[in-house]
Amino acid sequence: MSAPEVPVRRQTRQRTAVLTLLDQLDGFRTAQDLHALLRERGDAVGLATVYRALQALVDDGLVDVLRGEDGEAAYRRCSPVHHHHLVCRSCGLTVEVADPPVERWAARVAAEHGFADVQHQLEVFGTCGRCTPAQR
Amino acid sequence: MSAPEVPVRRQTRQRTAVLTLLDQLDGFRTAQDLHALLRERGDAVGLATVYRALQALVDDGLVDVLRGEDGEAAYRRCSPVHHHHLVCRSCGLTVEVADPPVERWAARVAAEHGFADVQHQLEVFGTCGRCTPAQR
DNA sequence: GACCCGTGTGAGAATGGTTCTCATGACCAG
DNA sequence: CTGGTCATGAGAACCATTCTCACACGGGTC
Repeated sequence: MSAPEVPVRRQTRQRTAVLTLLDQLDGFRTAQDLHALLRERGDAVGLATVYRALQALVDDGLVDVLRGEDGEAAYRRCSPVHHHHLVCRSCGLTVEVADPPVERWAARVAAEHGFADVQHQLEVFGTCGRCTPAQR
Repeated sequence: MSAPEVPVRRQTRQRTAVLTLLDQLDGFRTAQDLHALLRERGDAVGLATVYRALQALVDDGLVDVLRGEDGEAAYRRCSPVHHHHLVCRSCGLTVEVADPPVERWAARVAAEHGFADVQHQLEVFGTCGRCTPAQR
């Protein structure tokens, strides 16, 4: 069919600012958070632009997106290879984890039921070592 | 501590209607969908009530909730035992699947990183056998 | 069966995250 | 330097979900 249509990503102060900020942060942050942080820094960027930049980064595979229980999207700078996340419910600390067994399991189970073109999403939530003592 | 506070779930026409409808449906449906379906049936229920009924059902473990990529919540009548879903992207057909290996994997990986009180969410998406030929 | 109280209901308003609109401004190839 | 294209931003629009509050009703009790 036609070319993959690469829409010529321009480099602007705003997009650089968003990516730079994400590089300096550890856990998942919402777009609203990032917008507020940029404003605090004096590196003001419009809210709509933050959303657009994040979408572009997600499309390029530079950033991962996660939906919280309330449906709000959270973003994080991530490695481009396939992986999953181990997220601390308390402090937001995130560890990237790979898992060949799960990949295989998902593919096998899907095949058994006649499913093709399989994708999966897996996230693990818990309380990290630093936050556990504080609990209770 | 205090009693678990079980808030006396009353049986009303509306709640019965929501649960009955879910029993007759296969895949995940949004609250808006369910509301529209009930109205078509002549079994009209207020939108706010649909949301309240669904929340109660989720709390009771009778219904599972899933967040789509757009953040909209989708609900489905499900068995109360722990399981994951194999969902068809095209027709919404859903299969419940259990997976002891993944449970163990998640627990082990979390422990290795010092995480406690672990939960995980895993969903597999694909195209079911009936929908695959239609694609492309 | 009649009564009561606490809970459920529903219409509409409010909320809040995300996307759209459109006039203006910035990037960059030529 | 210039032009055209894409990006920006303020605010409006959108839409799922939740809140408000007056009223209805379920289901014990007598």
